[in-house]
Amino acid sequence: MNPQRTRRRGPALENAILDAAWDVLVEHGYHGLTYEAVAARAHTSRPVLYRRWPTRDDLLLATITRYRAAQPVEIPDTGDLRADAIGFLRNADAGLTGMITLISVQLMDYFRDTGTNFTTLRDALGSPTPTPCEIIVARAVARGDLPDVPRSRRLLNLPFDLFRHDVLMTLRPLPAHSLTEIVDEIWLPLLRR
Amino acid sequence: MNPQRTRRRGPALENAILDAAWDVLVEHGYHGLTYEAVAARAHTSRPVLYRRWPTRDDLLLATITRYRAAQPVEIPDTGDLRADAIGFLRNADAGLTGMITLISVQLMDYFRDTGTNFTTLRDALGSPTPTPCEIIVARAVARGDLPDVPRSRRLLNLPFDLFRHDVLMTLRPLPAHSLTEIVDEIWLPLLRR
DNA sequence: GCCTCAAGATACGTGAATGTTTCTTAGGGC
DNA sequence: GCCCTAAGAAACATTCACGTATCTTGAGGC
Repeated sequence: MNPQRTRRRGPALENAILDAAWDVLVEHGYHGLTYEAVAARAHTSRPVLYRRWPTRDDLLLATITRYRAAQPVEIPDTGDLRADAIGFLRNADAGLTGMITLISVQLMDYFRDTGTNFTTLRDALGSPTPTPCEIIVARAVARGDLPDVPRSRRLLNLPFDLFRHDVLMTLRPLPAHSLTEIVDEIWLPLLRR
Repeated sequence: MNPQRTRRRGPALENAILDAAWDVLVEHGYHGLTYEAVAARAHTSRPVLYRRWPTRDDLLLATITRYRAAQPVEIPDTGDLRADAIGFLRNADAGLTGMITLISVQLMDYFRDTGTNFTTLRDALGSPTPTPCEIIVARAVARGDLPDVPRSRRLLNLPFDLFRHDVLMTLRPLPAHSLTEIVDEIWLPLLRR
C-alpha cells in the first residue's frame, strides 16, 4: 500500500469502502463483488471488511443502501411538452442508468429465489403516484396544449417504459437521438392524435 | 458412474449434454454453469465437454441455440394486420416468455463478465432479419392495407419491444388484454397515422 | 470378430476467493 | 506524551473450478 496515504478510521474509512464497493459492483456485477476486489479498490485489507460486514450480502446491502440516498431525477417544467419530456428522459439517462443496470444485474437472483419481480419491488418501495410522465402530461393539459381526454397508463408512461427497455437491453446510457426519437416519433403523435 | 448406463456417442451424447446444460442454466444461472456441474448432470466427464466446447461461452451459446431452435415462434398470416400482430404476440407470449425470463435472470452475470449485453447476444445467435414485426408490416403493405412509406426500426418493432419490456418487468406471461392494448392503442394508430 | 476411435474415469498443477489468525503500527482520546 | 484501539499487512488452510494429460474400455465400422 502507498506509504504516503494516511490511515483512515471510522466513517471516513467506511464510506471510502462502500464507494469502492459501488464502483466494483457497477463494473463487475455481483459476481465480481469479492472481498478481495473491494479491499484492493479501497486500498485496505480484507479483515477490515470482514470486521464490518461478515457476509457478502451484508456488504451488498450496505452498498446499495448508501446509494439509495442518491439523487432524485428532476422533472423539468419549461412550459413546453416536448422539452419537458426530452429533458426528463435526459435526466433519467444521466442519473438512473446505473441504478437500472445494477438492479437488473443484482436483483434477478433475488427475484428468482423469492418469486417476485421488478413491479413487486417498485410497489414495495412506495410507487410514486403520479409518475413523472403523468405529471408532464397533466401540466400540458392544464396549459391547454393537450386535450383533456382520458389516457391509459400504458400510453402515459410509454416513453419511460421504452427508455427502461432500451437500458435493460444495452446496459448502457442511451444516445440522445434515441430519447428524441421516443418522444417525437412515438409519444407525441399518440398524445396529439 | 452407473455401470448399467450404455455409453453414448455422437449427436445422442451431444444433445444429452446440451439438455443437461440447459437444466443447469435454468436452475443455477450462468454462474452455476460450470463444466463440472454440466458433466455431472449429463453423467459424463469434463474432457468430453472440453473436446466439443473449448470455452464456457461456446457451451452457453450452443445451449441457448439448441433451446431456441426447439422453440420456434410462428408468425401467423391471416391477411389481417391486427390479427397477425396479436396472433404473433400471443405465440411469443406462449413460447418466448421462458426464454426471456431465463436470459434476464440468468445471463446478467455473463453480460457483466464479457462487457456484452442482450443485443450483442441476440446478434451472436443470428438475428432474424427482417424481424417478425417487419414481416407483418411488409405483408400489410403488399396487400395495400398500409401506405408504402419508410418507417423507423423503433416503430416497426415497437410491439415486440413493449412485450419484451413487460415480460422483463413481471417475469410472467402477459395477460391477453395487454397484448391487444399494445396493438390497438399504440402500434396500429402510429402505423396508420 | 477385430480395430479403431472416442467416451469416460482419474489425476495433477494452477489460480482465485474464502474465512481466519497473527503481528505491526498509526491515530485519537485522555 | 502515553495508551489503547483499530487499520493494515501478511500468512494460513480450504474450497472450487479450470485446463490438460493419461489411461481404460466400450461402441460401431469393416
